[in-house]
Amino acid sequence: MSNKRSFSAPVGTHDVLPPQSLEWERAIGLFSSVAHLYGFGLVINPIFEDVGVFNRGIGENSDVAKKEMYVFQDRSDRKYALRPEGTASVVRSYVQHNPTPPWKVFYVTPAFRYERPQAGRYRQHHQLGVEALGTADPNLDIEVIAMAWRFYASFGLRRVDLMVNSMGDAACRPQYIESLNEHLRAKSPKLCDEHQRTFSDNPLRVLDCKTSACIEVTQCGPMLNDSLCDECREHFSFVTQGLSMLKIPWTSNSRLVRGFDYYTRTTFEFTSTALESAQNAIGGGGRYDGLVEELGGEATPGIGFGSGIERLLLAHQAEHPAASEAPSIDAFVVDTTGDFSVQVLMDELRTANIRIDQSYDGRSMKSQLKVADRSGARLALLIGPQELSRGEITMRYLRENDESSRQISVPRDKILSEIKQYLSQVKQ
RNA sequence: GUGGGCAUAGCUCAGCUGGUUAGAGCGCCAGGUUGUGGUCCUGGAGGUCGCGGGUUCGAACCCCGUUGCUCACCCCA
Repeated sequence: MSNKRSFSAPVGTHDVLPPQSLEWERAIGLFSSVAHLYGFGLVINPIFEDVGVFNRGIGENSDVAKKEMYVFQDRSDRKYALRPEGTASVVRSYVQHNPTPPWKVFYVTPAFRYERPQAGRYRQHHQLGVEALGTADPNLDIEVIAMAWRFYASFGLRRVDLMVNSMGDAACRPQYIESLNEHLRAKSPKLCDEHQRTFSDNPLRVLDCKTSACIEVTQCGPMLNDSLCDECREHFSFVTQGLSMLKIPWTSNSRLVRGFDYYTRTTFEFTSTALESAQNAIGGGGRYDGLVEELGGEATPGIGFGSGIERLLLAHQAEHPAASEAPSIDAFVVDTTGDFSVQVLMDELRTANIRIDQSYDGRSMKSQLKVADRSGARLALLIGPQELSRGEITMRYLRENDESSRQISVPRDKILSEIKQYLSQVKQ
C-alpha cells in the first residue's frame, strides 16, 4: 500500500465500470438508432457554456439556476456554468449556426446540478434527448413523444406512465398566471409555509406542490386548461388525438408544471411505476416556442425531450431484476508456449470479427482455463507444445456438458471456419 | 439548504453488558491432477475496525468532533 492519500469520486458522482457499463452502451446505442428512425442527427455541444445561456434559457427564477448550477470562472475571468440540462445549449448552438429548419438533433450528455444526492439523483447525471427547432406543427409534438415511447418500449420498460399538459402560450399564459396569482394572494394564509412566502415569484410552481394545503387552494382556483386560448386548445387537442391514434396511453395532468421557465404549450413527463423511490420521473420535455428568441435568435418554435440514463437503468433493473448478460467475448486463448504464432493467430481471428481474449503472465493451463471459464467465452483454444509442433489447435467447448464430446483437435488453417460454424450454431 | 440511518477484508456482513492473537461466506492466488475450467478437498494472501480526539487498567464496541456513504424533504432526470 502506498502512503500517498487516495481519492474517490466527488460527492454525487459515480464511476461506471464493466460489466454494468454494458447497460449504458445498450441504452445509448438503442437511443441513437431510434433517433435516426425519426430523422434526428447527433449534436455534440460543450459541457460548459456562458452562464447566461442557462440563466436566460431555463429562467433565473428556476431552482436550477438559483441554487443548483456549477458556476465557475476560468483563467480569463469569464463566467461559465456546467450544463445543468441539454436544451439551452442546443438552442444556443442553433442560434449560433442558424441551420435550415426544421433542425432535428439528438444528444447524449452529462448534466450537473449541485443538490444533495439520493436514490436516483446525482450531482453528475447523464441525459439523452432530442430537440427539434423551426416548426410549431403539432405533428412534431406527437412524433417526439412517440419516439420517447418507442425508445422506452424497445429498451424493455413496460411500466411507464405518460402525462401531458399544455402550458399555454404568450397569448394566454400571462392572463392565466395573473388570475392564478390573484387567487393565491386571496388564499395565501392557507398555502404551505414555503409558498406563503414565494408564491408570487412563480405562481405556477404552487400547482406542482404536493402539500395538502396547496392542493386544496389550487383545486378551487382557476385551471390552466380552462384558460387556454383557442390556438393552444386546438394544438393540445391535436397532439392528444395523435397520441391516441398511435395507441400511446396518456393522461392529462393540468398540474404538470415542469421545472424550467421556457416551456410553452405541450409539456409531458414519463414516470416509471416500477420505481419505488421518490425520483420516479424517467424523462420529460415539452415545447419552448420562446426560447430561441430569449437566447438572441429569430423567433423560432421548438420542442424537445430528455431522459435520465441512470433512472432508465434503475427502472430497467426494477422491471427485470435478473436480466442475464450476454457474454462479451467469443473465444479464450489458452497458451502455454508463449510462441509468437499465437499472437498472430489472435490477430487473424480478431480481423475476422471473432472476439478474443487471453490471460497473461504465463500462468498454468489449469489457471488459464479458469480465467477462460470466468470470461463467459463459449470456446477455449488450447495451444501447448504438442499443438504447436503438430500445427493444430485444441478447441474446447466450455458450455457443453457431455464429457465425451467436449473438445476436438482442429488443424491450424481450419480453425477460423470451425469457430465461425460453432458460434453461428449456438447463437441462434 | 434541512433531517434520519450507516461506516469492520475486493464484495456481503457477523463480532455478546467494553476483555487479551478481529471472524465467516463469496471472490482472488496456489496446490491436490508437472496439459484441462465450471464440482470437491487443502493451504495462502488480503484489515492502522473511515479519520481525529476523549473516557477506561483495557475501545471495533461508550462519548465528542470530522469526513464519506445512504435515505428522505425541497426540486428534478
